[in-house]
Amino acid sequence: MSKHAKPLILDHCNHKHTSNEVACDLCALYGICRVAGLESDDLEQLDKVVKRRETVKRGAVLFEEGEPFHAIYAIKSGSFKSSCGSQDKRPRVTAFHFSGELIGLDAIQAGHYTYSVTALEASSICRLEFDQLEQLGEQLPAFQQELIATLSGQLSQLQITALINQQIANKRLATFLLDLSVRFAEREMPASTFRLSMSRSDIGNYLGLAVETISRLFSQLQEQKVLDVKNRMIEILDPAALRKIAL
Amino acid sequence: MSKHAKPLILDHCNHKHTSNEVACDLCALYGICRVAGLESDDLEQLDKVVKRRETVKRGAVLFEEGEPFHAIYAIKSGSFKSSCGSQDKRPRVTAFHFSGELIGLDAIQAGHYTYSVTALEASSICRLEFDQLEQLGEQLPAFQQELIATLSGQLSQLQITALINQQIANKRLATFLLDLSVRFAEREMPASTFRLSMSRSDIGNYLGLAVETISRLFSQLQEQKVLDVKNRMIEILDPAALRKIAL
DNA sequence: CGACCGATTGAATGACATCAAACTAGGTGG
DNA sequence: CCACCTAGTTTGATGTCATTCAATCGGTCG
Repeated sequence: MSKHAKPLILDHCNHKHTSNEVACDLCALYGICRVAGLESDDLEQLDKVVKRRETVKRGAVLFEEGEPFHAIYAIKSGSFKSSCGSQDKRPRVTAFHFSGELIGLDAIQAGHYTYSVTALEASSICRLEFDQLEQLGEQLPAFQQELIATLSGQLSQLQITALINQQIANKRLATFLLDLSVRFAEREMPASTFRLSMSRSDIGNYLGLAVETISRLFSQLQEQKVLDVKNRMIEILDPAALRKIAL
Repeated sequence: MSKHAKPLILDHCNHKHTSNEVACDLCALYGICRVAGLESDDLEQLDKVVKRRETVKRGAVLFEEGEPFHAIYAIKSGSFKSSCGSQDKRPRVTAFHFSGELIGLDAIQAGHYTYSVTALEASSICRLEFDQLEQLGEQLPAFQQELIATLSGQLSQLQITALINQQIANKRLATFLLDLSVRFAEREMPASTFRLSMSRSDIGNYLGLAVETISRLFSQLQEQKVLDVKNRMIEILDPAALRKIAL
């Protein structure tokens, strides 16, 4: 439980570590990997539990809405979008996921995924299969503890982000950009200069705004010298102003 | 794990059961109570774990935003609202809670509550203290299993409801009413005739709409013979039409 | 009965969507 | 290598819908 536990797995992970990948200790699966790895004597064991570092191409689908729950995923590098409601109405983007984040925990209870997950760029993932999940849960209380903590964290995070949808358009976009900035910073990536891996259309869909509105807002923020926007490259010139807009 | 487990706790709970209370087997704490109770030989033991049937008055606060996490609550009867952001901006209603539902799970990870919970009417609750939660977790894997399932369920539920905020106003209200209807039905309460325990202002705040808009929409739905609205009493006259509006 | 809070209704303003069109970047094939 | 093509993006004009401001109504409680 200590935060200063022997970084057993961390080292193991890092021997394959490439520059654009998030380190294991910044990964939401870290607690889980650590617990699983500490229990088993040799590190080879871990590879049987967590399938590590599969690569996926841009546009690849991790799982589809409705598909039975089979695994949870941790993002090692790259980014993904969740979307749902493809049938009668146009699909809606419900979330963006970046390196270090866990996907699929909400399917544990339902038994099936309630949204589809698509890679926004070439990415790599770790995968924890459902049967392994169950086994670990029965054997290790500490593992379940980790799972509970992660779920609880996701729940409170989602509650916060759910609120921005009721705000005025420029607040929504500002909040969105600040959220991205914070998440990049947590991953020890540049927080004020970054590339958007998603289209304006995806952003609009996610924020519940028209593509045109997103475009206009970017132009407006550019005009106000709050942002520097070049295609999908964003530089936050005036973070204070952006925070003021987001309130 | 079987759904047909001996209803040990159910009976125990019911001996104090009053007409407006949700039965134990419809309570989100049920799994937890069942697990905790089955483990201990006598039922007296359960009362040491879960403090049952405290009553609270309308306007009473279970906990305040920012307060350290000390317990999770199950609603036995009545209803509550969650609200947050009281400082610089006007408070926002983030959720409504009805009998059988669990409150506070998202504070496990954060260690403190991120919103305040207020009783909308005279209500009664069961309370599971944090230290008991920890103890149970360490002792009983099945308990953690229950917690994980509940958390996962809450997560996917929240994802769905977060989407309605992007819809057009009458869709939002229709979806809200249908959601209430479903939740009442799950509690074996009348699903098409019910009393709103929250004000129009709370509804508007929750849906991100002005009070006046809510009022107008109610009048409009009344006009269209979809609803019968008398103050806070609602009767759904045409469920199909309401579903069509909600899409 | 009067005061107050919640709810309703109307009119004017404003924000965002929609429609329509031009533009750009990135990729493809000649 | 360039012309072309397409998907993504930007910009303008117009309409719709929800907010805001303002006034009134109704119910509840002292």
